[in-house]
This record gives sequence, C-alpha cells and structure tokens, in this order.
Amino acid sequence: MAHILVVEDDFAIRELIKRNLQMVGHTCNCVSEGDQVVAQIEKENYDLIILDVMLPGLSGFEVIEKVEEVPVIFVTAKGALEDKLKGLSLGAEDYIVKPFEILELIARVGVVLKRYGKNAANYIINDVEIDTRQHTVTKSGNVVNLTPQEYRLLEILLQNKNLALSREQLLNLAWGFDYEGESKTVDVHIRKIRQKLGFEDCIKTVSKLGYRLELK
Amino acid sequence: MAHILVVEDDFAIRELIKRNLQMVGHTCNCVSEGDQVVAQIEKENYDLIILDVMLPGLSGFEVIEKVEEVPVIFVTAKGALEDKLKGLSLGAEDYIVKPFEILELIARVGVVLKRYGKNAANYIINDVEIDTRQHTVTKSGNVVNLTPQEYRLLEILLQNKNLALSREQLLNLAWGFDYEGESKTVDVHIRKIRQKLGFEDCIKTVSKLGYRLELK
DNA sequence: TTGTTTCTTAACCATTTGATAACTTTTTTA
DNA sequence: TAAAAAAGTTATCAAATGGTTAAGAAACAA
Repeated sequence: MAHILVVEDDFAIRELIKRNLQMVGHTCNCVSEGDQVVAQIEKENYDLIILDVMLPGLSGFEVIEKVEEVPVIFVTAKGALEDKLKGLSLGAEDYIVKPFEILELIARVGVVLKRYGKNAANYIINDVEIDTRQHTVTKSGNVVNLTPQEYRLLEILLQNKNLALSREQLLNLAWGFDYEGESKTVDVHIRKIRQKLGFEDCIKTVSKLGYRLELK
Repeated sequence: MAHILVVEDDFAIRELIKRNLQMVGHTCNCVSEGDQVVAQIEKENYDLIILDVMLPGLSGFEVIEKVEEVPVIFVTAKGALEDKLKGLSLGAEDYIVKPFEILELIARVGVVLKRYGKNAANYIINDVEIDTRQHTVTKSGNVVNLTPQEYRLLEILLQNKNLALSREQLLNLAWGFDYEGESKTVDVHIRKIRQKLGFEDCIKTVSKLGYRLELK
C-alpha cells in the first residue's frame, strides 16, 4: 500500500479523500496550502500526490513544477478542458473533476500506483540498498538478513528520513498503535540495525527523544 | 491502455463495465450477442474480451472456441463452479462472478493485460522450464506433474518474480479474491513446488510476510 | 457408483524472533 | 566534577513462525 499526500484547501473534501484512502489501506497526510508541499515531500517519501488545482498560495500548476519523481493526480472543481490539458502536459499522471465519485478516485489512485509500482521504491544509503518491493536489504551486494521487526523499523525510519522520531512514535509506527511495550525495545532494535547495516553514524541518537535516520 | 470488447446482454451491467473500463483509460466496444463477436474481432484488434457466459444466441463457451489469440475473462452468475472450471479449461484467462466488485474487475483486467504484455511464453530457471502456453513444466527435460493449484501458484510467482508477495496476496491471486481459506494452505503448496522443482533456494521465504521467487 | 487424485486443515517439531532484565558506557545536568 | 539519567550492549527464555507430514474431505475420472 502507498503513502499519499493530499493537497486540498476544502476541509470536507480533504477529510473525505483521506478517510477513503485510509479505508483501502493507504497511509495519508494532508496539507491545505500549495507552499507546504515541497517541505512535506522533503520530510517524507510519498508514492503519490493528490493535488487540488485551486489553492491558496501556490496554485496546483505551480506546485507540480516543483515536484519531481512523485506522480500527481490533479483534482479540480473546474471541468475546463484547458485545465485538463495543461495539467497533463505539465506531467500529471491523471486528472479528476469535482464533484467526483470517491470510487473513481480510488480506482485512479490504484492505476497510477500500479503504473509506478514498476519503478521500484528503493533506497540507497552508502553501500546499503533497500528494495521495498522485493523486501530485500543488501550491503555491498550481499544480502543482509533483517528480522521482520528490524525491517519494519527500518522502513519507518526511511519513510521519515531526516526526521527525529520519538521512541513512542516509533513504537506506534513500527509495532502498531495498540502495542503496549517498553520504549527500551526500540533501542535494542536500533542497535541491531546499526550493527547489521553499519549505520552507527547514519542513525543518530536524539538525546531524550529518540532517533533520526540522516541521509545525504 | 488496452482496447477491450465487452460481450454482455444485460444493458445495465454492460454499461457499468464499459464506463469503468473507460474511466481507467481503456477503450471499449460492446456487443450483446455471442454471434456478433467473431465479426467484431475481425473488424478490429482487441487486447481482451470480457465475456458473459449466459448469452442469447451463442453461449460464452461456444464463443471462446472461435476466439483465438485474444485473452478472455469470463463473467457469470454466482455459484456455478462447473462453469468456472469449464471456462478455465477452455482457455479463459480469468473468471469473475456476478455480482462483482467493479474494482475487482478492473484489477483482473489489469492483471491479464500485464500477463499478456510481458509474457512471451516460457521461463527457464536452472534446469526447470515452464511453458505457459502448453501448460507444461519440465525439469532436466523430464515432465514434472504439477497439480492445477500448484501450477497456478507457480504462474503467479513467475508473473511477480523477485517481488515479495504476502500470503494474502497469493491467496487472492492464485485462489481467487473470493476464496476464504487459511494462509497456511499457501505454505503447503509452496513446499510442494519447492520439492517437485528443487526450488528450495529459488523460492525465498519472506519472514512474517510471505514468499518471493528469486531469479538471476 | 468406486477408485484416484487433489486440496485443505490439523498437528507436530525445529528454528527464529523479540521483549525484557541486567549490566556497562555515555551523556546530561546540577 | 560527581551524581543521575539516558543510551548502549548482551544474554535469556517464552512465544511466534514456518517447515513438514499425514489424515480426512472434496473433486474428479472411469
């Protein structure tokens, strides 16, 4: 399932989209203004952006020019053909007109994700390569055997690269929100990842808080 | 995207299918009777036919025998298991039961198209050769007898080579979306395939998730 | 029908996994 | 600086997981 950014100023529509995306298993963040988008995609890795054309601040058309590599589906109230053509020529993957059937949106999201699925979501950090579609981790070409929990934690760190995450947050994200365990457990798993991947310097300890995976 | 022929006598269902196929970007023609099919495929090149079993004039089963080279997805009323097996044995690529989730139909269409797009015919893995057209598997030149279910599972793995698939996904793809069985069933079939083909190393277990067929 | 094949589930076992406790080292802070 | 707190490290044992086998059910062929 995918991680999706929704950019929409209308509260009701934003929530509608979010709720339905989550219902089918995607994770999802929302922003209401165009100029928040760049900051957001630098913080986290998104698989798709759903982008309203009419936005306060930067318009959708202005936003898409700043977004590369992440596929975009445009949403607009205007059914105008020029908008559609402009959107597609700017590199949008798809286009949907308000008011839309939520099922249609879900279907289009699925199509775009699948189309992009080919281009594997993988990360390269030093000599370590993580391929999330294959579920493999290699270091200098050699397979590294991570346990399920280690892998889950690593994925969370990758999805939130350069962000400091508290132990509480990490427990919620990698162990599940209903998990009731000790925060020390995170430490032990972090150690394992550091050791297996040589990430001693890569995974920074944020004192009194938690950890941060530092890239670039 | 693909060009698809829909053969369905019920107006409402025909239009539903058509509208949704177009929504995700396919082009689409419809006919309501079986004996119009041959004329239609001679006029235009179709990538896929969606074919109702219960038709006035020629039945779907009679139609499929006249259709070669174009993959077919059968649609039929609920419960007719013999229909399903008959359909598949006649060469249908897939099978879907009314009433169906339109999302499911879209997904299956995508899968069949993908299969045909990239599936040249046969795979060679070590000393094992799988010919999907002939439906045969040989190891060092000797025919290996896979049961129908084993073969289906193997095909799914091949179509998704190097991708980690969850047990849930494998059940959906190899047993059908409507199948309600235990994930352990997958394990047992995986074992059979590993054993019969010597794929112990080839089919990797992805802990806490499922399996991955690793090539090259 | 009967006999045969195939599929699913249950049961068992070996292995892996992960949470915690206990101890050491580092960092913070007073 | 020393005490306290936080983080690093290691070991242990219970639980979870997957491999494997076999038995009964279901499907199929004759």
